[in-house]
Amino acid sequence: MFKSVLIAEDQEFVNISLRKAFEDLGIREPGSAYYCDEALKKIKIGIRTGRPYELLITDLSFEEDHCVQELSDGMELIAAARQAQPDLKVLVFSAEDKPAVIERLFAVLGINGYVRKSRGDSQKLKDAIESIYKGSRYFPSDIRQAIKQKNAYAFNEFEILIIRLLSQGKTQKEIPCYLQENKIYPQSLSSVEKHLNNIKTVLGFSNNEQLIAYCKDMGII
Amino acid sequence: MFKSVLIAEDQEFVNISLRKAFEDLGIREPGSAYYCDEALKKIKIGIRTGRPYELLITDLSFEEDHCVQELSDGMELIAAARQAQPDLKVLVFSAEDKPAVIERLFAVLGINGYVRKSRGDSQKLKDAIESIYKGSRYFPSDIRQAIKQKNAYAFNEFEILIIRLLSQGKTQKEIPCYLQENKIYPQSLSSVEKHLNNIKTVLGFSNNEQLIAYCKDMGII
DNA sequence: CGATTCTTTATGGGAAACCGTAGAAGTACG
DNA sequence: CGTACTTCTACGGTTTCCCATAAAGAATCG
Repeated sequence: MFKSVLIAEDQEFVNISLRKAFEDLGIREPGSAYYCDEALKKIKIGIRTGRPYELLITDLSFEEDHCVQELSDGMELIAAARQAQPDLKVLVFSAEDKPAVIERLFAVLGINGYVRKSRGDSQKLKDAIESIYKGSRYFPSDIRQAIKQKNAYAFNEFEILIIRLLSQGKTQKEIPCYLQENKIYPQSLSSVEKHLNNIKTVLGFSNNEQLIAYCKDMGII
Repeated sequence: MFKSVLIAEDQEFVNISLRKAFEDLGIREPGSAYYCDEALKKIKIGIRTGRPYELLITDLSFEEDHCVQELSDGMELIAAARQAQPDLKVLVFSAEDKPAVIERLFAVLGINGYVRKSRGDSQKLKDAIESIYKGSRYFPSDIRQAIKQKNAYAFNEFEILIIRLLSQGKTQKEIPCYLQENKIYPQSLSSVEKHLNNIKTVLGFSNNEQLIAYCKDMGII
């Protein structure tokens, strides 16, 4: 079993009971951090002192407070941690349920496991740790299914960009200028229109407002 | 101090450590539920057997699973609980940070306290319970401030309705028909336009897409 | 290389949204 | 009752968006 794990979690109740759960699993004195920066620092110290952590278990959202932080959320922490220590295993423990967000964690950040905070999460966490220790990923089938069902349309980068620009207040007409300035292809208004129209047709939406609402719910933007 | 409290929380880690925290406060055997329906049932039993709960501490979001439930989230639970037992004190313990949602909890549901799951939540929870026991509300000033700062514009019911209709795919032009059918005033397209325009001017938004994104982030829709 | 297919771009007509104006209806108050 | 004020409604001109069509350019494949 893992010998040294690090917990990054700002909810005090959860942080404490996670620590206790690990001690019950025979992992003594798991590292614990309430801030992302704090967690990264501990990881770097672990590397430097020749006692690197084997597993990072982290939440995604961390509350902002008076202490200004470099890393503002779990995704940034994971990216920074992996850069510092590429072989570090990462298990995300979060209440997040947006399909697109969870999918990105596996696809882009290459996490080793995801457990949703919910009923029976303590058993799932144990299973996940075991799976990861054995070298396999832990991607619960119910979440995988939810992603498939809900994420009917596979948005590409370009589409996500124009949707994000719209949601930031750019008008459709202004978008071609932005694309030209940033040398992003395609650039024409026609293409922007066509992509938006295609998405709306496939998903059965009748206006941009509905599309924005959908993307917000799914965590796409 | 309270003699009987009920915990409604589906995250196992949190549920267990909440129970432990109450026992440390001298409240023996706090009730505990992992489903909203289960919580309501326990409240009703408490009334019937002459041993009603004094305090309900509940999360807002509950995971859906194979067990089909009548009540799907904490807000519905609170409403139902208050209907069954109007004098029940309610403390919400959630990770929710959308200003509009928290505000509604106090304004519409009349909850007695709100503690956000975050750093130092265990101390805040103790403070909240004490405040509520003494008969005053627990509405942390930092949250109150965040609501004031972020919620620059006070949306009225009519405005929220038309924003919601837009986000559900109704075109601006179709909305007057809907308003007429449901006998909601004002009904004219002009009024719909005028309200939307006013909101966007005040908030400095340039299109409906940006407005929808904002309302989603704030929890207004 | 040519043929096919897909994507990007250009264009224009029609629909919807935007915006200002003006009149009608409702409300508050002396 | 009249005046001032606000809100709602109706209308028209302008802009933006929507959508179909067609041409130009890139990718694939025999």
